[in-house]
Amino acid sequence: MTPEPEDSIRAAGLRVTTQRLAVLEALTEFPHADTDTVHQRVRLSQPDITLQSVYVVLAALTEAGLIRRIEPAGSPARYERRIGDNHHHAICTRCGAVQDVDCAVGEAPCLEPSEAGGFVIQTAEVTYWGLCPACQSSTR
Amino acid sequence: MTPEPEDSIRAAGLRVTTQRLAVLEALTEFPHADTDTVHQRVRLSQPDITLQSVYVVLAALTEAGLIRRIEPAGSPARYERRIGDNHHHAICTRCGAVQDVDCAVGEAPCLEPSEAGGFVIQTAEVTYWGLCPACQSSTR
DNA sequence: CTTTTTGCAAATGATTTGCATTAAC
DNA sequence: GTTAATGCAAATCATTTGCAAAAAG
Repeated sequence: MTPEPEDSIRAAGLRVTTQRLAVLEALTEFPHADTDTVHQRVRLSQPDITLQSVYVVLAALTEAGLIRRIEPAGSPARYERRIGDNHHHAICTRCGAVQDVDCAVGEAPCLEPSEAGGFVIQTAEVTYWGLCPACQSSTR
Repeated sequence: MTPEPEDSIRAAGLRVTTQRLAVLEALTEFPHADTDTVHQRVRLSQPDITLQSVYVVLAALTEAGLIRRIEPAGSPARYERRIGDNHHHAICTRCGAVQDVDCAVGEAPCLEPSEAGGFVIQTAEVTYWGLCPACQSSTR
């Protein structure tokens, strides 16, 4: 169960603002939304908010660990509220759609690279590239 | 054994130019170099080449499948000549250094996501985030 | 000679930053 | 009242594009 946005913001030591609440709400409604999408959604309740403010809010929430930033190669960053669990993403090479994918191999073995050339590994990220259902059926 | 740059360029159906040769050479010397690094290296032999030309050459070589583009979240794209084999990358969260990592789990199970919500998967990419040896020992 | 590449400058797109104003605590 | 967050405009950074000039085949 996702905790109340307001509580999680406060718990992260941040002030609760209407903008931050609205952004979290937008991400609940549109998981994997990019900044523009969040902006459009937030404008429904706050018509005057600027795109830059959305950027700043998203950065603050990401910094605080309340949301996760996904950076698909070659397209704008996206954000999601589902964090902490080990899940990965399938990204459509044609339309950029993002789909959550639970780690295929049981207890997340991908997350334990025996040894990586002296690196101390903190996290691992798996991205699957392919075609989403919609793009499979479209001709071009 | 890596084939001669000139041959592989020709084999890809591209014209062989001194710029392309120099870029491939730079990537041999600096695997995982970003565009700026390639530019600087190439300038040793071709002082007047512009950064934009390096961009265009890198794009052409990537398109032709001669090199691979890596896009670490939050930092400029990098390129490598090692392609075709299934290897992944460890990226230093502090300095951005990239290290090749062979798939930890034998025959690359990460590359076969049973089912990904209707997606037809073409490729998979694993990125490990952590600290490189140098950054581990540095204080801040 | 024909077609592809390069060189250059200008354009684009995403994102960040500085600073005065405003809202949260 | 203090301190942190927002709004706004301008700046930055990576990358792409259009077009004339040069090089490859």
